[in-house]
Amino acid sequence: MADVPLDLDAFVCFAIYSANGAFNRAYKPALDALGLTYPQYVTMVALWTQDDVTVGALGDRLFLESNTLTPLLKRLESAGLVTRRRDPADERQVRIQLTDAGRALKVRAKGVPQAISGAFAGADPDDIARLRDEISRLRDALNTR
Amino acid sequence: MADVPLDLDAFVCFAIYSANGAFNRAYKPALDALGLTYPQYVTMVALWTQDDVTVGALGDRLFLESNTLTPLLKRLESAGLVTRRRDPADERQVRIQLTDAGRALKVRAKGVPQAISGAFAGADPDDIARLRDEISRLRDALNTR
DNA sequence: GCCATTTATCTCGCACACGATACAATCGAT
DNA sequence: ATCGATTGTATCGTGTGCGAGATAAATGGC
Repeated sequence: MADVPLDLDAFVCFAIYSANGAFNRAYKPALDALGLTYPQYVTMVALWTQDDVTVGALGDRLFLESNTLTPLLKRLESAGLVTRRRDPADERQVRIQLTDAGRALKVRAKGVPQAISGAFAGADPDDIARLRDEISRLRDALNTR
Repeated sequence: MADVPLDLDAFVCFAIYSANGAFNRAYKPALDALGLTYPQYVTMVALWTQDDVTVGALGDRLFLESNTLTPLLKRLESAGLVTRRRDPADERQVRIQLTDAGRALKVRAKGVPQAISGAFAGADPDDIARLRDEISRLRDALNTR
């Protein structure tokens, strides 16, 4: 078997790593207009889908730990987009709820995904969906080791 | 046209974002053994491919700016893996060179990519290469807007 | 009911990542 | 030769991400 050339282009992880940075750069202008960072944006998307969730449940959805989410959620709280309240039934848990401003932001955020539509110009939507699902499966395979 | 469900699973960017975190977690044990973080590892891979490069050239390869690379390279210098020297011919530039220890690490790092081989178990290598190339093309499309 | 264990969240320290900015070296037009 | 513009790198501030450890609430065995 021939030696594998040790070049960055050969690494799936580097393709993912560098594509992640590219997505961040591409989304930045649209997110700046909303006053959100990318992790804050995906957190809001998760909350727009399902409101009134615990920090832990949100972390499961976003693949993030509480030590990352807690400060992020405090910033969203400072921005007036969410509230953080201890669950009276189980005071260990903190429940995250959207404020009116947080719900209202969903409308203004509607155009954010189109910020990168240029990169998909001319591509078959089914191909994009397939690519997305393959990456998600790879992620799940890595996470369940 | 039907409303697109605003769910994280629908976003290619989130698939990439969460897969990136999964790769980091999967590589961490192997990289801890080398005393490297993931960005430090890809920097070393780039240097193993081509040594004696400027900070800017390295950044082009890694899609990183000098404000990220400079402190990272200083840490690699502190670890004794690289040297940073002003180019006498153009003192604006800093040339990065591997030390003997930096070159020697390449051998110990040989097994790192296999740290995640389990996630690819049973997959066609050609399919993996195709996936990698599609992600790279997507990155390039996003970066050239 | 009591106490060890578990669970959910938080705090802290370190390392990215990047925008904004600073600075010195170089280049270029005159 | 000079000086304004450009280039290459570094510094600073903000916001992730996560490991390690702290804390408080809930649970379970007895």
